[in-house]
Amino acid sequence: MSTRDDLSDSLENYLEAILELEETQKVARAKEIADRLKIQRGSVTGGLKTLSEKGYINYQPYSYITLTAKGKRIARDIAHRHAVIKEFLLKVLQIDPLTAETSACRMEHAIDPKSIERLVCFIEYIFTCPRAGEEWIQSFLSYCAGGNRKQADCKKCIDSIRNEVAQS
Amino acid sequence: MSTRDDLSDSLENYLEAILELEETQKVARAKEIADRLKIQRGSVTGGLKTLSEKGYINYQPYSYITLTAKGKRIARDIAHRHAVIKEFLLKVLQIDPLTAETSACRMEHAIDPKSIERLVCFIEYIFTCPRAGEEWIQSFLSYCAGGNRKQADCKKCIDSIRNEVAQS
DNA sequence: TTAATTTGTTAGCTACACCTAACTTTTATG
DNA sequence: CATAAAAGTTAGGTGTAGCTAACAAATTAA
Repeated sequence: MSTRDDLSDSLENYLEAILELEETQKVARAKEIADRLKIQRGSVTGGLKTLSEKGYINYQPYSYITLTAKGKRIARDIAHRHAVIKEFLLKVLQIDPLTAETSACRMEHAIDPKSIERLVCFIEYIFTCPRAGEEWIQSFLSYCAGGNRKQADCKKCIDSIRNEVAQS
Repeated sequence: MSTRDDLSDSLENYLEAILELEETQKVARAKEIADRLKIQRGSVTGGLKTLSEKGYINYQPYSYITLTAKGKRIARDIAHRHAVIKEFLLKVLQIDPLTAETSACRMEHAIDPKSIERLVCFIEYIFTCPRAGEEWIQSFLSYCAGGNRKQADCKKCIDSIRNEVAQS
C-alpha cells in the first residue's frame, strides 16, 4: 500500500538520500548514506533493514542498496516536496539558500499532499501572471524592509504592467 | 537562554497547549493537556517535569500549571508560527480548514524564524497590494483547476484593477 | 463526613533513533 | 596472495515519547 505514514521522518530521509545516491552513483552504499545524513555508519544498518522489510529498498548485508519501484515512487515524492518548499522559500520569500535548504529538509516531512500541489501551482502562477512576477516579488521585498507604499506608486506600478502586457 | 532547540516538537506542543488552556481557563491541568494532545494522562507528567526543569512552566505535583515568563514567550512564538502557517494555507493556498490545521500543527516545528517573518509579510503584502488581493487569489484557484489564461484576459484583468485604483 | 469519582503520579514496558566500540567482510595495495 | 584499509554489521547503551495498569491525592456528591 505504501501509505505516507508507515515511514518516519528518519526513514523518509534515508529514502531521499538513497535516491540521490542512486542518481549520482548508480547505487547507494551505507557509508554514503551515513555521510549525507550526518549520522554514524552503525546507525544506518537498522534503518536499512526496516526499509527492506517494508519493501522500499533491495538490501542484502554487505552489498549495495537500490530502491524498489515502490521505494523510488516514495523517494521521488519526498524529493519533490523538498524541492517545492525550497523553491518557495528561495524564489518567493527570498530566504537565503542555506536557511531555505535547512527548513525545506524539515518541512518536507510535515506538509500534506494537497498543500504541496497547491504550492507548485502557486509558484507557477506567480511567475506566469503579469500582475505578479519577478518585479512584484522585488516590490514585496521592499515592502518587507519597511517601506509601506503610497497609493500613487500603485497607479504607476499598474500602468507599467499594463504597458508591458499591451506590447507583448 | 531559551534557544529554540532545547525543546523537542513534543515539548513545544505541550507549551502551546498550556498557553491555550491558560488563555481559556486561566490555568492548565494535566488532564486537559492530555486531551488536547490526544495522549494519555500518564504520558503528560514526564513532559511537565522536563518543562519545569528547563524553566518554562511552574509545576508542583497535584497542582495546576502556569507558564513562566520565558515559557509564555516561547509558547506565544509557537502559537504565532502555527497561526501564520495556517493563515497562509487557508487564505492563500485555499486549503480546507481541517487539513490546514493538521499541517500547520506539524509545520510549526519545522519552519525557521526568518521564513515565518517573511510569510507574515507576504500574506500582508498579498492583501494590500492592488496587483494581488482577493480576486487575484480567486484567479489563482481557477488557474490551479486547470484553466490556463489567455493574454487577452490579462489585459482586461489589469485594466480592471487600474480602474479600481484610479477610483479610490 | 464519608464514599465515589475524577485527576494526577508512578512504575514498568515498547518502540524509535541515534551513539560507541568491537568485530566481520570486502576491497584495494604492496 | 597476503595483509592493511575501508566499509558494514552487531551488541549494548542513551534519551525521548509514548503506552498501560496500579495506586494516591483531590474533588464532588450523597
